Amino acid sequence: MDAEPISDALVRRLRTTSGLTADEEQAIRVLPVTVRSYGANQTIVRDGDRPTECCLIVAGFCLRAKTTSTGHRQILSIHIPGEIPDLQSLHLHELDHDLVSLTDCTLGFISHIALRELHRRWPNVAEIFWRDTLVDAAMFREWIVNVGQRPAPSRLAHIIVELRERLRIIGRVDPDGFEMPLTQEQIGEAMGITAVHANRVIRQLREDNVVELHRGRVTVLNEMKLMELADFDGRYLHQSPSL
DNA sequence: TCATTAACTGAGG
DNA sequence: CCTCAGTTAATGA
Repeated sequence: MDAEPISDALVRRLRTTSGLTADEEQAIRVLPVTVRSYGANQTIVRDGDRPTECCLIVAGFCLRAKTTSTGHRQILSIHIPGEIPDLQSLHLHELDHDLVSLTDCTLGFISHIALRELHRRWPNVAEIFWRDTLVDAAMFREWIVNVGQRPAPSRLAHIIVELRERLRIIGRVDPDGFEMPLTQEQIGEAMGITAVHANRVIRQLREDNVVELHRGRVTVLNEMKLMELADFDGRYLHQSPSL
């Protein structure tokens, strides 16, 4: 636990994507955080809730999703350590989707009051968080294009590459692969297809020696093919601070 | 519980 | 006629 201080991944990410001064970094590190643990598949914040705190992922993976009246769930995004998936609740008071744990999770809750105070004292940090939510919106646009316009194998390839590029920032990609702890049912919900068809698509990528998905881990077999299939242009992630 | 696969079906190009 | 994808169902890890 103390090997992984609470705000490490967050600070690392903000430093890489936006740039932080030492003072700003310290201001983030001393935020009062309440740490809670969750099992897999637990709803952290539900559609319609009015949260009074934001949720920082310290360890584990989460997802955001909406469910139709007929019970079909669309996964909207996948979230990794160092991200604050419900930062929007600071300004949009009623949550319009669910935040669910994907794996066992350690989550740090930061009160809206403390965040507002942080923003008042450190205007540049407020701008960085604003930028962060704009990137979040850019990711949603890309997600819409993915689900709406790409063939299923490309959809999966794109999700895989995006997740990898985000995990890279927090140092969670190693030479033999990276974590992607989704069941095939969940992969289907992310791509807008059934689990059976998700299985077909996964098998096709394996048979074509593009990627291997096994027990929540991704192994890239052919980087060229993967990138071509994914139709990936990472500019939308805005991972370098603009000049 | 999750993953795998076959067989069948229909839409649509 | 071919590709994609949903449904159903059986089976394996």
